[in-house]
Amino acid sequence: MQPFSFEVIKTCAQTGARLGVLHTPHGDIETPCYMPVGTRATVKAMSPRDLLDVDAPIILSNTYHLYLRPGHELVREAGGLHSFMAWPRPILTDSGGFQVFSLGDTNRVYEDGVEFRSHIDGGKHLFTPEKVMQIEQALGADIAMCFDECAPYPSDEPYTKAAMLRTHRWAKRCQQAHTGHDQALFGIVQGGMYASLRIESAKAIADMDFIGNAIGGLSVGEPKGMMYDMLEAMMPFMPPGKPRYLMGVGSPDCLIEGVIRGADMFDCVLQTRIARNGLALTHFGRRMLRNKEFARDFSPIDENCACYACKNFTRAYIRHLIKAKEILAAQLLSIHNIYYTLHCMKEIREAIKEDRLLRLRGEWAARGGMD
RNA sequence: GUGGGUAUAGUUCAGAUGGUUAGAAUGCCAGAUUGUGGCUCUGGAGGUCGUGGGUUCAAAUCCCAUUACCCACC
Repeated sequence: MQPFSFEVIKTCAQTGARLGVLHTPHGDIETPCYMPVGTRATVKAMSPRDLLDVDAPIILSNTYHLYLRPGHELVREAGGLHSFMAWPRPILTDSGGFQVFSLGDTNRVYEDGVEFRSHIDGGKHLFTPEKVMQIEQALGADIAMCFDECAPYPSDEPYTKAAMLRTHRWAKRCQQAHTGHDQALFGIVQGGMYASLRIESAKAIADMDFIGNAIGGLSVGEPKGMMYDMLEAMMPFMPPGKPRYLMGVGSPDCLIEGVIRGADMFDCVLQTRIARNGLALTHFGRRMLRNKEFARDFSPIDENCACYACKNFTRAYIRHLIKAKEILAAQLLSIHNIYYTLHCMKEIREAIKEDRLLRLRGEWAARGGMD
């Protein structure tokens, strides 16, 4: 039996949305799905027990960070990421392509790869497609991402095109260097904010026949409308029989807009990052629980939520924890934000099943949940 | 009781020789955050300079008195 397969169970009658299941060695993932981010082999402020409790189907981790610390060979010695971090469900590792460019202050791009300095100790390193494949295979996630170049926003067309073509060549090298069948490799489409490049990139990556295809280089600071335009331009060229992963997205509004345009997988640090700063996502929009208006508010974070934090604690208590800089504030808000986002995805899947995805979007907008 | 010291933002403190609108940190209030350099960044409000006199064109700053607290000695 194939360790990986993707079934499209239903295609939405009104939009480009699809309902599907992605089968992996560590379990099945219903799509569209949201994947919490655990950059350094931990979803910040959440234990695997918390993640199972909110029923996260899959989590992300990061090649760049784990390579620098503790080192991929150490993770291999530990028996791979699943064993090392005690997470039984699927894992996807990002390739580090994004981090090399967003974190490395002195990186240099060559045809062979990228030379960068560690943000931890300043040490010099070289990432090539082959090296990244070696690292990702040592980490042993279910899904590995190709090493790509994410051009910064804004970038001019000539540079964006050069980075895109380099990404295609690197994708080919990743594919050749990637061996074994217990890990799926996904290709990444680039092309910046140029529709013609997006289409060209989608076709090129599709031709390489990866198990799944990702959309990179979006949600990097551009207006949301621009991101949606890019998705609409490229989606007809993204193979319908394979999962489409929109990298780095997103907030609840971007999730439903992405699904409507045909994306199946999403990841985003927003949920856990804003949780650590006292912000909760709710059915009625974002709530800054740090604010004084909640000092004597003894209702739950979100009155319509069934998560552990909402069932047991009040806004007043969580505000107190935030003001006192207690760790539990980040824990409870992370649990809530992840639970809430996973719940949104569940609502989206139900709506696709019942052909009412556009109505769901209208309902979210009406109650303020798209803010 | 005697001698000395301190008193400036909610708090801890900066403010040479007197000179525009008295600063910082922290706290407080509010924003930001989208393939994460975890606990960050940005902005805002907040002070009759212990009190009362005096000198001076001008006093947080110099002089006198007074109050509170701290230290030493009796």
